Amino acid sequence: MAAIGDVARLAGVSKATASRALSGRGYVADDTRRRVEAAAAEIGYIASPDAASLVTGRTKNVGVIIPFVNRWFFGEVLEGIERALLGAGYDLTLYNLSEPGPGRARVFDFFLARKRVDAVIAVGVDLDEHEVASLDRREKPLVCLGGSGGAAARLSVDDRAVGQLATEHLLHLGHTRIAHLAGAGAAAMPASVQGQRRRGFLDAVAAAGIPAGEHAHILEAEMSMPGGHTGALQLLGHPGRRPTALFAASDEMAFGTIRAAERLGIDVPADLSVIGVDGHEYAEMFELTTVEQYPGEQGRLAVDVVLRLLDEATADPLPDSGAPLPTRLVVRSTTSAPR
Amino acid sequence: MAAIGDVARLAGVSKATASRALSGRGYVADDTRRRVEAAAAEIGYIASPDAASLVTGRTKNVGVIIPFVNRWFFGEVLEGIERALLGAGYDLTLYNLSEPGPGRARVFDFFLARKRVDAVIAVGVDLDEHEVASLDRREKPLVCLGGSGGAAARLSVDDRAVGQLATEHLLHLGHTRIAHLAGAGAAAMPASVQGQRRRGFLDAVAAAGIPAGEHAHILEAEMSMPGGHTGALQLLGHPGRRPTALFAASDEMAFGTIRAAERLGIDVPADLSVIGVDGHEYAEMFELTTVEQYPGEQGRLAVDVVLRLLDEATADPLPDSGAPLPTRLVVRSTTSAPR
DNA sequence: CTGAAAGCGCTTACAG
DNA sequence: CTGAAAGCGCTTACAG
Repeated sequence: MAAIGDVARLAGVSKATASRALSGRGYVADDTRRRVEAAAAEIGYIASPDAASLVTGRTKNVGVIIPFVNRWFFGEVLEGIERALLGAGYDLTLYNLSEPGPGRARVFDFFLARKRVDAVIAVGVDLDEHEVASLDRREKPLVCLGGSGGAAARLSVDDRAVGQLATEHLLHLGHTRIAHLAGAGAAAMPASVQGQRRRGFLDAVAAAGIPAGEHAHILEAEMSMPGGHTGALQLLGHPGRRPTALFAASDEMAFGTIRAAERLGIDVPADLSVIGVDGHEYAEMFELTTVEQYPGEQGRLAVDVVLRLLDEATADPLPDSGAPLPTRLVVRSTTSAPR
Repeated sequence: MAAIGDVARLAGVSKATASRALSGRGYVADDTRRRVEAAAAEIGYIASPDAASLVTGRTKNVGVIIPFVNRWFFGEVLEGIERALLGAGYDLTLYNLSEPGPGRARVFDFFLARKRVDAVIAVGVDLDEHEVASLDRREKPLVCLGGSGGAAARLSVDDRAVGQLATEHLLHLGHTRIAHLAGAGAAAMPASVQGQRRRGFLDAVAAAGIPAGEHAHILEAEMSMPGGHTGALQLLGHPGRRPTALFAASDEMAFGTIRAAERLGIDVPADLSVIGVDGHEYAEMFELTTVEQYPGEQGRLAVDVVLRLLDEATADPLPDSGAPLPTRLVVRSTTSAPR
């Protein structure tokens, strides 16, 4: 493995000069710089950020905590983060955090305690007190994308507004019997994504004067296609007051709903309007009306914020902080006026 | 940030002894060890693997190169790798490699040249000569899961056999007009996953005496649900000799096919049998017949191999190398005898 | 503009 | 069983 000493020797300079030439920090004569660069290229030398971190305190590595990799939204965010981080010369260390438990605690108490990352991006995780305290102690910048807990820099869609908008779309179409397929834990965790979307639904139907419960039924299910399928079968298969419109908390749930409707012989949108949330890459194929968000872009933004936080030169930590991330209602063919 | 000197001082020992006590290497009196451990716990000290790597040469970090994060198979593999790596105390640095291009070259020539990882796991990537050479020069263990190129340790499903088995299932049901929805590039890259599955299809129909081309049509499409949807519309919408059975190169393509059939009023399985490959988590919901593989487990296995390669103590590098990874035909409701 | 020296946080022979 | 010393690969004041 080539070390900086090898480059220095080859270029006929000291290690200090070689370091300065390669890093671009400090004065180096143009001619010297070129000689050093040529030498480095010749032996394929790239400085080890691990060794450098010992003296600079910077690892050029960011930790990403994410509960799923295999849900569309999270996968997109992760890809967006990865691209942006690599573009800036940073590595990305992945922590796929699942349910609370020993594995999760170990990420905070062991892995994140190893002084390996310059900062942490937490995607859609609901941090508890102990976790926040543990992160605070590290004195590393923390940026949260969605999720809840912690007082850190937070980027977030206004999920309450999203739920309200989706529901209002159905109301304005003339529907009066509207169901909501909520994410599991929506009622129990009002601050969570699914909790906020549910809140938006309730606000919208209440504003329209529709009595909750009877004409605005809510069922919770896993936020996946099979979760939506199972939940929708439940909601739509029941004889009697069937809703004419359904707001699914995610596009994947909406896809499952559409399949459930087909199976039950319910025509979409003639007999049932369906709207989702996300702007999933399959939404077009399903001709799904949805409230889009842009997870890839969100990931990129989170990296922007982290990088800005890491760059002490910048005084203002967060310019447009507080403003919710963009979303957009995209109307396709799964919603229409009731028959 | 607590350093080992702090622990040593608190425990009243030298840094050398503190290091030995914490790492478990070398002799330390039981009593001393306990004092050091207590001191470390008190101030929340965890050794920095980056600093240690300078002297040990081990970073406790493995790089993972993967072309997608948001395709079910790859997401599962990644989760499996992550869990196994964290279980062994290793970090996972993610490189989401897309098409050949400057970004991809940079991963090999810059990121992987930073001496940051102990080993590399490449998932489903077709390595070219330059990339293999670049990896060889690093002298880091490389294990490949699927994909092609390179002479490294390779774990792989027998994709030709998988394609053959899926096709034979349809043949044995009595089908004689069978189409194959292949992954893009199947014909052009015979060594690729999609190429091998296509080969298996061709072998099976040839063995059954079915003339390729006419009664055994192949169409290539993206290996995703919309890709399968578009491809299947093409294949099934054409008037005239419509196949009675279709082998999709992946479950996601099969899902798209099922939707396309529904849209065209073709009943599955009465008018069209559909089989996929993967064992996707949605396969049950679609009642899809498929050849299952176990990506999460494959990821775990890849980590096993990497860890064994990293552990010089072990003489034999690869015990059961060569044996293909397990797969299994799971028959559900999307395949039946032709009408 | 350049080099010698010190030091980042660790671990590992080497003595004792 | 334990400690003093050297050194891993870098960068950064500090002189010059």
